[in-house]
Amino acid sequence: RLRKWQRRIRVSNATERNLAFALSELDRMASALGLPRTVRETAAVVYRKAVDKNLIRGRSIEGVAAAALYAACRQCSVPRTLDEIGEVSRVSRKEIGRTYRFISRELSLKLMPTSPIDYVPRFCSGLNLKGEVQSKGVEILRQASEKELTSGRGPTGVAAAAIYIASILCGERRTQREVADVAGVTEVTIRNRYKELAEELDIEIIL
Amino acid sequence: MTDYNIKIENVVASTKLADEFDLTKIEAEFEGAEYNKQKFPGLVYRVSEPKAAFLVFTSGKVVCTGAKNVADVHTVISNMAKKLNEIGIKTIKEPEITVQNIVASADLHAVLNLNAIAIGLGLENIEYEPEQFPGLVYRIDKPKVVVLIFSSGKLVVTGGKTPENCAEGVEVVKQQLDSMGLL
DNA sequence: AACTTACTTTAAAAAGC
DNA sequence: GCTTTAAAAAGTAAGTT
Repeated sequence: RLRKWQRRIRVSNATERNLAFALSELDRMASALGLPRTVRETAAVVYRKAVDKNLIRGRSIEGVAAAALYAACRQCSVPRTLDEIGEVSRVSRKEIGRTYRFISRELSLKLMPTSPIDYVPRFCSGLNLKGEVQSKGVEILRQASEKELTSGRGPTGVAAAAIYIASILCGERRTQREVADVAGVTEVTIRNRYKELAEELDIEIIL
Repeated sequence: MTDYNIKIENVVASTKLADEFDLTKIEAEFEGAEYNKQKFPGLVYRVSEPKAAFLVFTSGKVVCTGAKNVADVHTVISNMAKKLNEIGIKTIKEPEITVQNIVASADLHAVLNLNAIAIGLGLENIEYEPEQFPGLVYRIDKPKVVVLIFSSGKLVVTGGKTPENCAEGVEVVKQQLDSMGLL
């Protein structure tokens, strides 16, 4: 009885210690990525649900925390790529992706793939492009999804290409290199995507 | 008619050719054989006509992969047994060969909207993460197979034990997409 | 910009860490 | 879980020329 009581305290201490560590990890990563408080709170909720469902077994706290943050960003429509989450985590992007799929399924998060549109605000501000370019980029992406030009393509690559085109149409041209850098894709990818978008959406690009 | 161009791309099978093998001896006698016990417990040996790759273990068990059809699996394993005999290694007469997995490709001949399919099949039954991989992963229970669906309409079916399993898997996907008007 | 090579995902067996 | 094998799908990446 006393032994059982002490064991509970011990377990409780360990549980609280782990939760505290996980929450500090979420805070640390969220800060490093400059994420708003609402995203951190959403990530904390996802993490707690994972703990309540014993999904941590056999997985590292850091891995589940990183996956929870990745999921939270998507839920809040301010997505970060697995590479970006991976840069502020000690866990590999492969492990984060695998853990994300696991908790996503177990917690029935039912998240649709990230829309390229959700990357437009962040990428545009990173390129110092104003609202007009953003709107044009979003418009291009809307037409792109209607014409099946986004299926199976990386969301960041498609978003980058749309922004590249929009910047030219609005007379605020950014180079493929500049857009590629903020979007985290290669110039080759932007080239492939923008040519496809321009052709299928009948947009004339005058360089 | 319903030409899905189903093509078997790879067959994986396992069998037991002896009670034990001296992998070091086989490595010395077989040209191109690779055996690094610290790296992997099995000896790797590649053959051609028909093309295939073997993983040979000290237990006498063998894994054959890379064959393009089930008949080739029997042919290459038979050839392997003969080569072992030539080197003075006795092998089991009629080894029981088990096909463990078949990978096949197919084509629905239609451009697909993977986002719509993800919703149609139910987010809880599929995995579609274009950030990591362009294909949508659909796990089927009836024939227990996994189908990778691409926007081009091409498919990859894997996990089946027979060519029939693969064809059934393609049929299931085709009918489901049809019933949802996504094809 | 073209080519080549290579890595992402799926399944399955083998023996051992 | 990992290690090793083979093969396809399509996208993305990296190194050469």
